[in-house]
Amino acid sequence: MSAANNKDGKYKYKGIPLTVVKRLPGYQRLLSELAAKEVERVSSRELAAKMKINPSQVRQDLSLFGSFGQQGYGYRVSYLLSEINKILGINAETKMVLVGGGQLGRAVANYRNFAKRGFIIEAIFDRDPRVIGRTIDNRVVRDVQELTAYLQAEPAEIGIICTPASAAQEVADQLVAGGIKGIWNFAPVALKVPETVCLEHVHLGESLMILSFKLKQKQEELFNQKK
Amino acid sequence: MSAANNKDGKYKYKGIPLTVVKRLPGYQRLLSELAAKEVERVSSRELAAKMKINPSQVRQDLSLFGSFGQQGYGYRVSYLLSEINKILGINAETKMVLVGGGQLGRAVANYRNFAKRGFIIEAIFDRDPRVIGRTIDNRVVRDVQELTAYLQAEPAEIGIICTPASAAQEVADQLVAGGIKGIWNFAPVALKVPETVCLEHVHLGESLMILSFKLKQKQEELFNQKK
DNA sequence: TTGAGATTGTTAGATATTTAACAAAGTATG
DNA sequence: CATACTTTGTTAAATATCTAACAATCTCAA
Ligand SMILES: NC(=O)c1ccc[n+]([C@@H]2O[C@H](COP(=O)([O-])OP(=O)(O)OC[C@H]3O[C@@H](n4cnc5c(N)ncnc54)[C@H](O)[C@@H]3O)[C@@H](O)[C@H]2O)c1
Ligand SMILES: NC(=O)c1ccc[n+]([C@@H]2O[C@H](COP(=O)([O-])OP(=O)(O)OC[C@H]3O[C@@H](n4cnc5c(N)ncnc54)[C@H](O)[C@@H]3O)[C@@H](O)[C@H]2O)c1
Repeated sequence: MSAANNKDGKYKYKGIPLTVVKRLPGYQRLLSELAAKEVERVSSRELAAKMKINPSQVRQDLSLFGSFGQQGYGYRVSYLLSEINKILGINAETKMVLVGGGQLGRAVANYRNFAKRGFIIEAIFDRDPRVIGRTIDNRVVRDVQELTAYLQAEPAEIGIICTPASAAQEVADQLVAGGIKGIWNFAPVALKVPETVCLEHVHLGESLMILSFKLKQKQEELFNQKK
Repeated sequence: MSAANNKDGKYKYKGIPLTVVKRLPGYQRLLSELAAKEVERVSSRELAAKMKINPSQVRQDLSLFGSFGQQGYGYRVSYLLSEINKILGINAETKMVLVGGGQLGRAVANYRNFAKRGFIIEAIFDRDPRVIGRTIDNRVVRDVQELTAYLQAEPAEIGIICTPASAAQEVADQLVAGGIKGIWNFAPVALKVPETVCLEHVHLGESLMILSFKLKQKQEELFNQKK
């Protein structure tokens, strides 16, 4: 365990560069796939090839958290996977609540793979009387007015925001008041939360625009080649 | 227009670092919000504050594409927005097809904000006979067996994959065979496509794991402070 | 049991990205 | 219309990230 710490916490989470953090789930998925295929060992070279990065980077990323491999052998898949799961906080039964039982909220609530990894949606809230009382995957949708009180009685770690952007900040405030520790936000708006609360945005619209940009650039590239 | 070009195209799209590309939609959204509020002018300092980045970075990002501001004044919101829209390929009527009319596919198909920006889902495909023939937001779901033939008759630029991971590669191949130029993939799997096709992955599960990691780190941080 | 071959963890060097600094050129105000 | 102020675009310096290199050390086949 080495990890050079930096004075400003800007891009770092406790000495881990955000660029590294973003690769961790990729390693997790690859290792899960290998484990499912009952592959026993894997080298940094193989992992790197699948991630389309450099083998050095794999070794350096992992070395920030510890020494999980063996010279001349590589990494034992099951061991490395369990270590990465620990690092990511997977399989630790993380309780969540979801706010906004619309199109996207329902898709997220019905998705089984999150629960499979220990991320459980305990309750769902909405504002619309037509939605409140309906059942989504065995959970009755509650009135968002009860949100803060519910959380005080039944604490959860993560709040998922699937409301329109206009309501997102208000919902975030209620989640924070209820003692939530992290917010997973699908609304296209920058939220303000206290420093103690972690934020993760899902930018679907932005992702589509990035694809659009790449397309335009590629077109131009091909056009220029023809000349 | 300056743009220092680099020999390897690895992280670059025609000389534009991917880190910059990822910030462009953020600028777009901020400028849209300002335009909606009828704000006339904005400085790099103001934009930077909202994006939580450095003003120098804003100016440098924009300068890769041209000179859009005025000394002593800043940027005219409407002009900069229209330039960024051009850069991103927004409002150019981009045709798309969606494959997989399940939970997530329906949410995406029903979402109006994409069409509002010129990204139109022309057709929807599925494999399940119970889904085929149903209507999603005025579009009848077609049989995925017709996908490639449909595209040859009705070309589209972007294919959206909302099928399970196990079917995603097969669907991608069909989209490519139909002449699609870019793929927006929601399935948690790395797709293989020809070099001429652009790829953009949406990693919902990975995003949740990143939040989980941040939470764990923050907990440890707070714990260490108490000591 | 030995020795050739493999692969890690780590340090140092190469690249890329971000930030600072500032001349140039405009604005705005009296 | 002069002048103090603002803010851009750009160049250069500071940081951060990625890649190469290699000693240390384990594997595995003979
Ligand atoms: N559907 C998509 O594909 C998509 C894509 C990109 C972004 N998003 C974003 O995700 C969010 C949800 O999108 P959607 O398509 O599910 O919208 P939706 O309209 O289907 O659902 C929103 C739900 O939030 C509820 N709601 C509104 N105000 C609330 C409040 N104050 N408290 C609790 N519930 C409230 C509504 O009653 C509704 O049920 C939006 O912010 C949207 O911009 C969605
Ligand atoms: N729902 C979520 O919140 C969520 C979150 C993260 C990732 N994802 C991913 O998004 C994808 C879709 O998720 P979902 O929840 O909508 O699943 P879903 O099961 O509700 O929908 C999948 C749809 O794809 C169709 N399909 C299957 N094979 C097909 C094929 N070969 N051609 C055309 N259609 C086919 C199915 O009939 C079904 O209608 C999955 O890969 C999932 O892992 C979803």
